[in-house]
Amino acid sequence: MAGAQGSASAKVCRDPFSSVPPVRVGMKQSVVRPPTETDVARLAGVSQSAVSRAFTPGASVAEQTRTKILEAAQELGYQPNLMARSLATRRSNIVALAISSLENPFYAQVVKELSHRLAETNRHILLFATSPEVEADPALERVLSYQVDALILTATTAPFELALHCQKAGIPIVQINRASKLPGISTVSGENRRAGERVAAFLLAGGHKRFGYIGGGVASSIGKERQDGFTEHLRIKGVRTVQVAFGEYTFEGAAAAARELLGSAAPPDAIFCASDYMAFAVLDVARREFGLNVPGDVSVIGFDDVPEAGHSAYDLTTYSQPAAALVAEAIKIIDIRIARPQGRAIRREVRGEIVVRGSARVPIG
Amino acid sequence: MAGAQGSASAKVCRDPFSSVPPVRVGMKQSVVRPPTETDVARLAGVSQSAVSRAFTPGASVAEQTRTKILEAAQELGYQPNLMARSLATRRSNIVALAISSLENPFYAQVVKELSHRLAETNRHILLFATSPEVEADPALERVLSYQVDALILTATTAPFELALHCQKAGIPIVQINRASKLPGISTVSGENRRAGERVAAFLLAGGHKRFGYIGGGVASSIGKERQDGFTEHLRIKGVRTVQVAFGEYTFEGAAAAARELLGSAAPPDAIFCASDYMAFAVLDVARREFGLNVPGDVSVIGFDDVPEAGHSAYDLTTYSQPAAALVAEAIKIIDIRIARPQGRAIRREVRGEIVVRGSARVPIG
DNA sequence: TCACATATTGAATACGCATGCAAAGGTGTG
DNA sequence: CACACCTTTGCATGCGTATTCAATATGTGA
Repeated sequence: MAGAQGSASAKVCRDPFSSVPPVRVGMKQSVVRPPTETDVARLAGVSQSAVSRAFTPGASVAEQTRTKILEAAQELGYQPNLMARSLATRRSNIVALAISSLENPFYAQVVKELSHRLAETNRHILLFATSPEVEADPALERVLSYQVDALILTATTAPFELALHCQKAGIPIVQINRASKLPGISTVSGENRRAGERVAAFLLAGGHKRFGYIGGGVASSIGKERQDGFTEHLRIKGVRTVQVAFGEYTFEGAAAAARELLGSAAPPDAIFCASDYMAFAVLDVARREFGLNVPGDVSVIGFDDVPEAGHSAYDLTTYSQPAAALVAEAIKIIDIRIARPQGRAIRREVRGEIVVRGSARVPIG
Repeated sequence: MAGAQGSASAKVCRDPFSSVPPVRVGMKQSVVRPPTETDVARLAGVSQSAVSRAFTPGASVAEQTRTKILEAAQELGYQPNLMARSLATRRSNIVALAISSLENPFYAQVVKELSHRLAETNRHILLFATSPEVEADPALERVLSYQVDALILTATTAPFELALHCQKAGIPIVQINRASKLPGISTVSGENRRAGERVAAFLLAGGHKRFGYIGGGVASSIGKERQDGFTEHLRIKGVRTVQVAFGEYTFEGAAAAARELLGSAAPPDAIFCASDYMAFAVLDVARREFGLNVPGDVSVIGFDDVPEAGHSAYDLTTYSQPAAALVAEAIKIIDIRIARPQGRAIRREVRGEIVVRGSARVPIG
């Protein structure tokens, strides 16, 4: 609807001084094809291959001819055609990035970080914003067509078919923040199990009695680890039951989950959420819909430590999962796997810690 | 080298029960090159050109041979090599997207929307997450190398050089939410001036007396329009002064700007922010650092209407700027310009409206 | 049945770059 | 001075697909 409204009423903004006709009209300046290595070669008086070598680090060119070539290239405004280069070298310097929850600030951070880190080695990102509902995005299947050097998935998992194809083609796959049972798929994540344990300990020390957990999807393997760490530590300490609900990693889903938990007969006085983004929804529901005081009536702890968690509107106590470190590991893994495509999958965990803010009662003493 | 190293120093990860040798050793399952049209042609008993035509919509192929070819392709798992295709057709089906403030949920929305809309026509996004400080990102200059079909900029502006190159090469540029004086650059934005006017009217009707405006950058043309609409409407209604500060469209910047305004001798009782994201910072500062009641002591109005504005932690009154509509217009423009590369720049405005929530006093009656 | 328009097909080539190979030039050693 | 050796260069070819052109097959009407 918004789209229809927008396009229907869009008005073209004309120059107010319309009596003066724009000079450019009629010049037509037809579209010019960009210069090629052959053009540069002609100008520099060398062969095309020489030009290619001048732009290939480590190739054999005399310093003198190289500068001559670079000058000619400069003069023509030459830029290597990466499509042609990719075709010849079978490497595109493009990394495909599939992501499902861009609205979650944590993943926005990941994307940003990835873009910067990859740019340092002259690589770029082909972005696939998949829908969380759709497991196997048809667009993703086309990844192979682009001859990407690697595939990074965040907040999604690679469908079996894709994983198989990539393995055959020697394209490394790394999943950030999603586990995988498939062979050949590397993963990077925060310390999920340990996070669950430490949050449980923190909340116990804070004197909480009834515990809730709001996870992502029932099938979320990563979330499962957090949940297991959380509930098992509690059980060891004598807590029998943990109320569990799932928010599908969405804001609305988490809000519904919060309503379920907080509206129950014996509502929890401590809730651990599988992501900060969901924790925000829980805070909203607890305060506005249930009129609860946080952390007086209920403590809420998140996971990720996104920048917003530090904003005073939320002031969320959380377990950190540093995006920069995750990304750094992911890129390291990619480079290893590119060097040895037939190697085996690599799994890494990045350390985090409890970041104490104001949304959970603090252990006394 | 990698291979040599691999065989020399690669250690086989042994099972602790090492009496059983790992099955996979020696199988080496070497990386296989993906099938090409020639492979498909051979299997189907036709020529390579026939295969190409089978995959080219509108090409001349007998229905019978086409199905034969498609079956062969299916069997081999053939996927067209888009690099090669791009080289031959000079079209990549790739759109470059440069964006500077991915942490701002509004732009995250734009990216997501763009990705979905472009995927509908089989196009993909090459992402450049530029730094807001750097006007001319060196990575961006390399856009031309990728033979992208178009360039979309959001929250950034194209440096002069790039704009020139793109114009010569016939690559359309569209800026979302940034004006441009450069010829040949199309733009899409919300109704900035009108938004400023209507917000001013709304606040006046709410009985506010002292007005503040927190803009993005001093040089932000788009922000300037909002500011002008705001201040001019106020002046017409007899308000002489508007306190102005700039937050550079960042959270921290906006927080500093809020401190400046709220800490002044006669602090405003109404603040209009050039983006929701900055408004969130203002709310934080007003409530926590100044202990102010919103909207009792001070009203805050944002711009964009991002999803978070509706969350009760903020409950922000704002002027909407529908991301979906902006994106739809941007793509329309791109398609027009791709069809006629030597045409002139197109400027569009997408309608918005005041979204009344709880962060500003409402006009009575 | 024949001339002719149409539909299909394959051979050949172009797209822009990388690279193996051999030729040419230069250096140093014996 | 002959030789081996290294550096620099150009030629030729390949990467996988699109497309032109000519050739063939098919169908139409008279």
